[in-house]
Amino acid sequence: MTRSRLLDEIKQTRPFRSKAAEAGIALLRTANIVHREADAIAATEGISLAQYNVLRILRGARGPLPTMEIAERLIEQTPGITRLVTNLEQQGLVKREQWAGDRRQILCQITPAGLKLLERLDGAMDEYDDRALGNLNESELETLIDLLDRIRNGPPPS
Amino acid sequence: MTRSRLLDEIKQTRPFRSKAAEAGIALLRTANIVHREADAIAATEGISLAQYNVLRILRGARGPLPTMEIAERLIEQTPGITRLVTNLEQQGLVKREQWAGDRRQILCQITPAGLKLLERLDGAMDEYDDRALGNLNESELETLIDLLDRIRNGPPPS
DNA sequence: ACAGAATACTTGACACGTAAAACAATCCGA
DNA sequence: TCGGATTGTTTTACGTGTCAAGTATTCTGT
Repeated sequence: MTRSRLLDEIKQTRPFRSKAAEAGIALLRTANIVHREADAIAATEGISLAQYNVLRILRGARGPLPTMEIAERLIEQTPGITRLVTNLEQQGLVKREQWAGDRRQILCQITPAGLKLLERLDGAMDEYDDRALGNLNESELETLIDLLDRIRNGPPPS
Repeated sequence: MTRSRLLDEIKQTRPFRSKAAEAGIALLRTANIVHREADAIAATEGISLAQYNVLRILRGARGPLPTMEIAERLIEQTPGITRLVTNLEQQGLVKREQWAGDRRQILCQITPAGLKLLERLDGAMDEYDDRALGNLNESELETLIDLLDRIRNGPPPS
């Protein structure tokens, strides 16, 4: 039984209480690093990773989305989104407007400037993904995706 | 080729540009959820997950640690740790003191109250890990740990 | 039709993460 | 040994995430 690399990283001598505990820490720790690095990529264009994600949602939607919809797709609480979109609007990357249908909703839409910024970022982000996960081959990536899916959603539907 | 579950979650129709891109998003998204849920557990004892992690580091160290050491083990910048420890000190969970050896350093140590709080939290946290990762069996957990290790550190040393 | 519940969003307050700049203590080379 | 780098920590400022509370709009049941 070789010693866990994670234990070395955090300089602990006690073993983990369970494989699940170790996996949980490994998950949060790994995501932490990837998040930070991806954030640095987004920063080269003056936005945060959170803002980048909002822009990608809006681009993918191919049309205006109410604030709540963005929140759901990002798994985030609405208050945060409001401010995120406000910032993006001030940078001219997103446009907000009331809609006649349901006047409680505010529709958000990516602007041409926002689309352009995304295009400038796409290459670097793709490259980063390939580099960050470059130690895993295609089949390992599929395994990883499957395991993560099951953590979020439980076992696949039969 | 069955459709990615992740695409459904974020309601996107376009496929991911690569497996690496999908894995990256799956990783951040999964960690996001786990982080939020673990944070809620810690909140039952009035502390944040970040504070919980600091306390665990200090308990595991079995002795005082300088601030920088905590920062390194948490992969975090020092300014954040300073405030984190300041908060913990105000709650009486951590004690800080100057040390004669190198007077730049400030040694941090968990207090008995901090240890007690950790003990109250241990059970719930273990339980949460088991539940959150309960869809994976032991060998799948090992696979996940290995894949995550390799994302952080590159291929294992031969 | 209308009062009360639900929904969509905003605002305020607070913790956290980060970068930049400040400060004190220590180290190191000439 | 003296002055300039380096190290350990704090302060400041800003974006973000969360909760709780507030406002405006829509829905629902009678």
